[in-house]
Amino acid sequence: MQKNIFETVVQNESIFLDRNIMSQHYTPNKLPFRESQIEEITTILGNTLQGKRADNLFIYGKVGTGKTVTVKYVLQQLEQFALQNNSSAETAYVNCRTHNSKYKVLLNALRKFHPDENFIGFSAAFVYEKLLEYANKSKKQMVLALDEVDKVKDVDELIYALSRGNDELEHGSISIIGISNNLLFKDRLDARTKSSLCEKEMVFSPYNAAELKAILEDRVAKAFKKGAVEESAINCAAAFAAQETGDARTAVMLLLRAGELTDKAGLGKVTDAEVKKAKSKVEEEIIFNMIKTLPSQQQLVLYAIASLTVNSKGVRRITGVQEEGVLFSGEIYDEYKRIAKSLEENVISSRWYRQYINELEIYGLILATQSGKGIRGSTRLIKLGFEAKKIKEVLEGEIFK
DNA sequence: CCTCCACAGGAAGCGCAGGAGT
DNA sequence: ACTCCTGCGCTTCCTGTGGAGG
Repeated sequence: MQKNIFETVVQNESIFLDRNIMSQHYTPNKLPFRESQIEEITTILGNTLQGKRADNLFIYGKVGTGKTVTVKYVLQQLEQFALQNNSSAETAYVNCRTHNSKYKVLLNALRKFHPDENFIGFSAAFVYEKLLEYANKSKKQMVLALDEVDKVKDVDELIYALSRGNDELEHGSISIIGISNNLLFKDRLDARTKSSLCEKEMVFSPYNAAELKAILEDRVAKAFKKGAVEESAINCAAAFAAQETGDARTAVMLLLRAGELTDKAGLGKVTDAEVKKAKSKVEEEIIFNMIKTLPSQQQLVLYAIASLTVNSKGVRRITGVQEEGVLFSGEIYDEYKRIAKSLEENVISSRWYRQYINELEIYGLILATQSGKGIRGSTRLIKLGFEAKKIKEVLEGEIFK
């Protein structure tokens, strides 16, 4: 009898109890190492429960430091408390990456307060008035959390409008929590909006390895079956993430991938080895995505480097030492021109080609050094940052499609 | 020593798309 | 719907650096 193709998937015992807990979108109900921040925000927002306006708050911190979850957690607690105690605090959370203008932000916030009405198509002024009216009539203390505020095109006007709104209100108030992972963003603001938004400020610092470990242990206990993840594997994932960014998201992601690899191989237990494999897999994904999103001309330049390297034309003796895969800037440009012509693509100038080389170096796809003493005057020695064969394969898929 | 080659990278300018202003 | 402006990708031109060779 023919086997159904899904049979193997179901049959294979998984080491996961609940994979969702390792997903990016999961919000844990416990936030270790953020107690002090939670307390601080709680104190600031506490005003709203006494019918007063809370100070505006600006939160800064790198990716994966728990800004969003912490704020969401406090907001949720605030609403719950207000509901139980008949207080007039109400909150709205807006992600400004998708709602990236003053109008869209206001519209989205309004939707939270009037869930069954549709305001699409109304003017910005109307939406703004409606928002104020809601606060005024129901005497609400509103808290608006604006995640990734830096993405809003007209932030100055948005913040200005919201804080000016407070002067017009007889009852109720509006307070803003701005969240950003861009520290330079603050300096881009108009002086007035800056002092308005940053009445209170907070910084979320990256987690260190020990903290990451504790966070991971917490998640693993719920997401995996008992004993399915070795302690050293957790240490390993925590160490990798701490070393790079201190980002909890990548640490969790690393363990998720390691778990998937373990399941696939039917090993039943996640060890260091799987975490290491997962790490190189994740890195590979990042590199491939980077290559795929490169402009096509830049892909051709990279392809020229890869194919020259594969054809082992790059073995050079440099200051006596033989080094593999090192190419001269000039020969790469020649090869690039040849390839571009054969594909009937237009050929970029040598100046812009150099610009591309510099960018590729910044991305870490190639390593480039100034020749210094001994070779061809001043030129650059260029070497691929990763395995030439693989890069060449990926590019062939991209270029010749 | 001078000149030429091979290359790096700054400055200016050009054509274009897309957003802002009216 | 219209123009106007701005930023971006790119070319052209140029100056500078350092080895190779007469």
